[in-house]
Amino acid sequence: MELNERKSKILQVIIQTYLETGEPVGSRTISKMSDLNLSSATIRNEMSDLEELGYIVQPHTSAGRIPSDKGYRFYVDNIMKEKEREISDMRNFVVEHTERMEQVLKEMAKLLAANTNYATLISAPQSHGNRLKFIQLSPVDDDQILCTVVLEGNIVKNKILATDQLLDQEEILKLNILLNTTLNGLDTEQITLNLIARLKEQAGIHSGIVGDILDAIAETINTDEDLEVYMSGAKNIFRYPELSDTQRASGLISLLEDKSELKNLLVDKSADIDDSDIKVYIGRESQVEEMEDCSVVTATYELGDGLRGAIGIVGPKRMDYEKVMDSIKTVKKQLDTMYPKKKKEEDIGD
Amino acid sequence: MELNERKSKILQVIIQTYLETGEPVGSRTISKMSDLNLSSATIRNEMSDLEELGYIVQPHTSAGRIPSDKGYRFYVDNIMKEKEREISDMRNFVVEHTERMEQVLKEMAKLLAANTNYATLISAPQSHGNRLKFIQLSPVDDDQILCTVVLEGNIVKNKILATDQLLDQEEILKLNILLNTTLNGLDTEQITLNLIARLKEQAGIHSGIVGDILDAIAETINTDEDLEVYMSGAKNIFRYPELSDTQRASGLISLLEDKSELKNLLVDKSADIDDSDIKVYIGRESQVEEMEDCSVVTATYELGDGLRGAIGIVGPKRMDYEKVMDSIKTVKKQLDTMYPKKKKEEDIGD
DNA sequence: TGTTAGCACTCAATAAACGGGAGTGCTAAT
DNA sequence: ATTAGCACTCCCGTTTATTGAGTGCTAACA
Repeated sequence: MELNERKSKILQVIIQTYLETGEPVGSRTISKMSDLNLSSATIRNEMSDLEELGYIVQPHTSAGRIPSDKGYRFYVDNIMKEKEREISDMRNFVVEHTERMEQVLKEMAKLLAANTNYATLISAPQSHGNRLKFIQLSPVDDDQILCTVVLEGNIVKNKILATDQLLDQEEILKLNILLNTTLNGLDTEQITLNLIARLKEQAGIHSGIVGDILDAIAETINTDEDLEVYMSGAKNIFRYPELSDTQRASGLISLLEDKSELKNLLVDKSADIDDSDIKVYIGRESQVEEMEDCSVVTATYELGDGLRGAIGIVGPKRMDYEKVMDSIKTVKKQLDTMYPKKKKEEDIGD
Repeated sequence: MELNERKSKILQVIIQTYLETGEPVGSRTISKMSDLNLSSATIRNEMSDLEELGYIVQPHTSAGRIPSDKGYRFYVDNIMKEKEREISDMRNFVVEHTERMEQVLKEMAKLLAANTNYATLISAPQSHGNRLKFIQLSPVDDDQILCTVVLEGNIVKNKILATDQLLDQEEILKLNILLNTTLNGLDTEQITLNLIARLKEQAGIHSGIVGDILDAIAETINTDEDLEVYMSGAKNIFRYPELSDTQRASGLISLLEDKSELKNLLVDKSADIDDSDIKVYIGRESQVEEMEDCSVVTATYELGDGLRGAIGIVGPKRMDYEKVMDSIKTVKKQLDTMYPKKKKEEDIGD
């Protein structure tokens, strides 16, 4: 048995009504609501079929029906209509580059949370290319030097290194030149043990500090470790009774707080992506136990220069998928176009 | 009427029992628990007095008594005994400087939350002196330069600036020297309009970029804006029924998430500090509406070089003050001694 | 005078009983 | 194929009863 027009229509009504009310919806409601002009009895028969097919379930006998994961999935894949949707109060962010970036992302997360009434996560952009652009050593103290590493995409990281030997301006300048000429334009894989050995050899008595610097660089490139994730609107889960009993709420809160688990969800990039690049995980599909009563909508944004980040919205299964997907799309677009891409320069020498 | 020995003892028993159980405690319990060898009737009389004095209250007639804010205050100030307390699993953090610092603080927050079972906040250290140590300009692109600002205390900030004019190595070097000779060792107040005008004049055609750089510096120095606060253990509030009804929990969660409100609490440095530098806010004392059923224990830590941050623990009023205060003290000590202070150098020239 | 035993009273919390209502499945009629 | 009708189920909110912890008060006692 397949879903004919009418069954599909009924399923749609059930889901949409349930999205609004959060209550199981019964045959009589549908009979009145829909423009099908069918009696409740007929609807009941159809609903019985829909249940058999696994699209809806009954929380208990003599209750109305609610959509199953499969039902939601069908809805999201086949029934839902997309609209373009403006996010209220989306001011045109004029953004200064870097540094303030995180501020913008936090803002965006707040905005999304406020507009959708679900919890929102945004991960800071990760460099994709990860090629080294340049390195700058500067003396800080008698025994400390500052190592600034800049990656393709203008990711900047600093690290203060302790030195055992005194380094004067001259020597630092030499080191700078040595490092930059050798390493610029390379990515992690290209910095081999071999290369390191050669570098150290050339550095002579300063081979120790070179080792430290390389560590710092490795640390910078492998930003995966400390991928920042900004969260907003956690309290929204209390809006939905089905999530806000102590047990569930507690689990969700700590999940959102911890973030580390959610990175996978956000970062998970299966190659086969549907055109719009927006993914929906319904219930267990997210593979995260605490979220079996939740749905997650994710999207990735691109910040030009190969910088990629992700947005995720977490809500109850009966979240307003249309609204969420449209909203997330709006924000994605906003971020995507925030910085003009410019693929002209490859890299720069020192 | 004053609190004699016996009343004080009874109050202590009431509070301690209540801390453990979270239930109102009755006269009979006290009679049996305490080593006073008094009948419940006598205790009742005393309790009646204590209530009249405002140290305890009755949630309703025919319930036991629970401590009032005044009662807790008395307990914290006069009855509580401090112990030295090891935090389980406090590994000896060996910390690389800066950058990783935030990692350590997050770790610490987690540790405290896990050990106390309350929510924990730690603010990243703020520079106190805020004097400029040095500035480093580096070319990034044809039209972008990286501005690295280092403050006393090795706080490093980067900002990428767009330039309209091409700057070659030579010119950047000159700017570097100009900026460093003029500005190093100064703090915000010392960078006057006058000085800025002079700088711009000397910069000649590059006066525009100098303006940008000064903005970047100002932004860096006024880190107040984006004071980072790390939070852990929010879910702990669900352990305490008195905090975990939907209303309260929701408010608390969003409070903890927002953090901005809590900055005041953490940063608030009233001059008159008691010896140990640990402060306790009971109920309304925190002045934060959402926390009227909570207590907060705060301490400031010093990271050497004038870097100061704060730790805060948020729990129900019936939190285990002894444990919390001792634990927080342990962490404070750990942080205080993490970096050896070295007040030898004042500042360095370029 | 301080302490204690006893007793009546209060009140939250829990459980049991109840009725209403929404919803279903089935059957028979259209 | 659709619909009206009906019996049945089960959740849910309300009411009622019961229990038990705790109090305040009084009178007796050391």
